[in-house]
Amino acid sequence: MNGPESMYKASQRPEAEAQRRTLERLESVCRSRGRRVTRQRRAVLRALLAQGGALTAYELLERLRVEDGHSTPAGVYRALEFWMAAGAVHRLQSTRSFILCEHPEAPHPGQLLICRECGQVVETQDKGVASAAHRLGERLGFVFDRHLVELTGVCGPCRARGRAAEAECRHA
Amino acid sequence: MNGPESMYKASQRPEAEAQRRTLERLESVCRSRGRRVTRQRRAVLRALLAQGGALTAYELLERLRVEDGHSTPAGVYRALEFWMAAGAVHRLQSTRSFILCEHPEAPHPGQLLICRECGQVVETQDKGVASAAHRLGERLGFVFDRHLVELTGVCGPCRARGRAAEAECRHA
DNA sequence: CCGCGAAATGATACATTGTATCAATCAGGG
DNA sequence: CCCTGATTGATACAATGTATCATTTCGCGG
Repeated sequence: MNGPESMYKASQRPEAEAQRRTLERLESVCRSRGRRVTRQRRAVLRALLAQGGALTAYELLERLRVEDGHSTPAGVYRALEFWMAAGAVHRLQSTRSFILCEHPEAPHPGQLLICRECGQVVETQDKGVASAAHRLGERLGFVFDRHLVELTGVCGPCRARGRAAEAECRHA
Repeated sequence: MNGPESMYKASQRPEAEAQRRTLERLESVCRSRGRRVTRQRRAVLRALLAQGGALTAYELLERLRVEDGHSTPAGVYRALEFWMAAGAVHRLQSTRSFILCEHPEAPHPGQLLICRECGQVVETQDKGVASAAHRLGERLGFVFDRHLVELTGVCGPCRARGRAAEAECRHA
């Protein structure tokens, strides 16, 4: 979780670099399929990247309107749908929001782990869950083409914080 | 899947009996927690039971209005929320709809298998999926209290129908 | 370079889904 | 009976998502 970037202490430099590369990668995937990368679509991607987490369509809309006053819901949804089709964005059904895909090259059925405290979302491609789902389908005669797996709870750091606060309480 | 009831050939008799028992069971669970079983709540439960599958809140509303002209969205959602809290109804995020729980006594994290052809929804309590999810959480430090697992695809009968239609096509 | 056709956008209106609020009513215990 | 909390009614509204159609842009073949 903490590598060489810890020396930068929340500075934006290396993240910015990584973000630029992420953008490049997503855009090239898109172009290679003969689809256009437009200003609007890039704006949606950048907003999600900048957020570093999930945003609802209308939160996204607000941010786009800072730069482009005549963004519309339809436009935002079109861009989101576009990137979802490309596998670059996922929709979180639990929170009606959207988030950048962290594994855009791997089209496996994935899982989204959501911390209700800090809002963090971790995307995984767990073989165990995927294959258990597949086996379950086989047993019951189903063939799935869409896996919606969203696990909501509390992440490690937030649990630790919670326990600390609790202890605090007892001492007071 | 097919037991003694096949001799009735889609007659309503035994289902009606089973439904009555299901209602009783759900209502008693509810009463045992000191909550009231009211006309409105019972109506919602009965509509879902009669449907034998998923309904959106507004589809439900239409049906309730047949009997009670002044049902409102708020009322429907209140009843749904009530039964969801009791574990008797699940929300399908994939389709924004609601369905009776088939295992109201088992509070395990469950899965919903959805056939996109016929709309059938099968609810399971698969240990394999649940424990894979749990292990995944452990590996990443998460403790989950909400499992949203909806697997969408095509069920066995519908696949068979699909293949038959395809063959038909080739012969034409 | 031009112009064609597909892709994408703009603009508007609308559809669907879900909530907030607050007064009125109901159900059961003391 | 009256008190209290649960429930409903009624209304308005908030949040989320789509349909439509005219217009613009883009990439490409000529």
